[in-house]
Amino acid sequence: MTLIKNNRPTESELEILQVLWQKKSATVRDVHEVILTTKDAGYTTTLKLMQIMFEKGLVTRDSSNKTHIYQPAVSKEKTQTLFVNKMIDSLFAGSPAQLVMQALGNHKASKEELEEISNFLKNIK
Amino acid sequence: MTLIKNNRPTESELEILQVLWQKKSATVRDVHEVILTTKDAGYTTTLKLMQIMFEKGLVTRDSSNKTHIYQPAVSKEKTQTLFVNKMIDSLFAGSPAQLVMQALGNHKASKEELEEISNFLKNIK
DNA sequence: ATTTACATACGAAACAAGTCGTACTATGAC
DNA sequence: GTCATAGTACGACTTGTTTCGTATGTAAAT
Repeated sequence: MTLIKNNRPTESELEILQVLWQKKSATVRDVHEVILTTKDAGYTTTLKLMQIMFEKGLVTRDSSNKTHIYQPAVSKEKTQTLFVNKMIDSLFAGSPAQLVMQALGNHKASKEELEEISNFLKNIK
Repeated sequence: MTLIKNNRPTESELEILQVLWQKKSATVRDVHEVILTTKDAGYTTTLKLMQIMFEKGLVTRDSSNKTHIYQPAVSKEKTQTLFVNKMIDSLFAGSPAQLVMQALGNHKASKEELEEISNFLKNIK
């Protein structure tokens, strides 16, 4: 029986995943360049992180060439769900509605967004 | 000039805060008993965590008696906001609406909850 | 007064995340 | 061929979190 580990990505891993989700496919340098716009970090730091993510199965890579090409191995949606669930559980007493209202209350979304959510609500009702 | 640190509570600290938010005021033992229903941990582990939280300013305590009495020093709402913002930023491209729809889509909230959210929406529109 | 029970304090180990230096390798320019 | 460049691999350090053992204090019960 293989033990399924809870592979919740860490903070830095999320940053990298974001780049990969957006670009679909990227080298360490590609990712690193994006990371640099947000924070300071050495190239080998990003490299190491991505190597670890590969070991964890968070990304795949094509290593047939010298410069490896990485792709996300976990979907954005699944990952979002993972974190949202965790958060509902640990901060909103299991109630998604509470989370929703917190998010809406604190963020003054645009008219369009509110409209979008209204429609969404009508649909699932 | 004093540097204000970003005091985001850790995972274990959140568990403890949850108990304190609910009970308003509690001893280490009170908290520990609740923690035990969820996971295994030694008493001194909970004690140590709460001592650290005291040093960090996450809780206050009345130590005039042998058995100290703890209270939360950060509000549930502020903490929720902290985490929700973080999450919107790091997983939903800055869009609260996306988070909201994720949360609603994956959780089939009850009719009452949906109604509540609808009303909430009307109000802020 | 001893023992028992239950508190706090605190050091140290175990673990995880992030960071970077350094070694090594492949490739293209000269 | 030699050199510069750009890549991977990996060990080791740092910092933060979680865990728990052990020392110690205090009060109530016998």
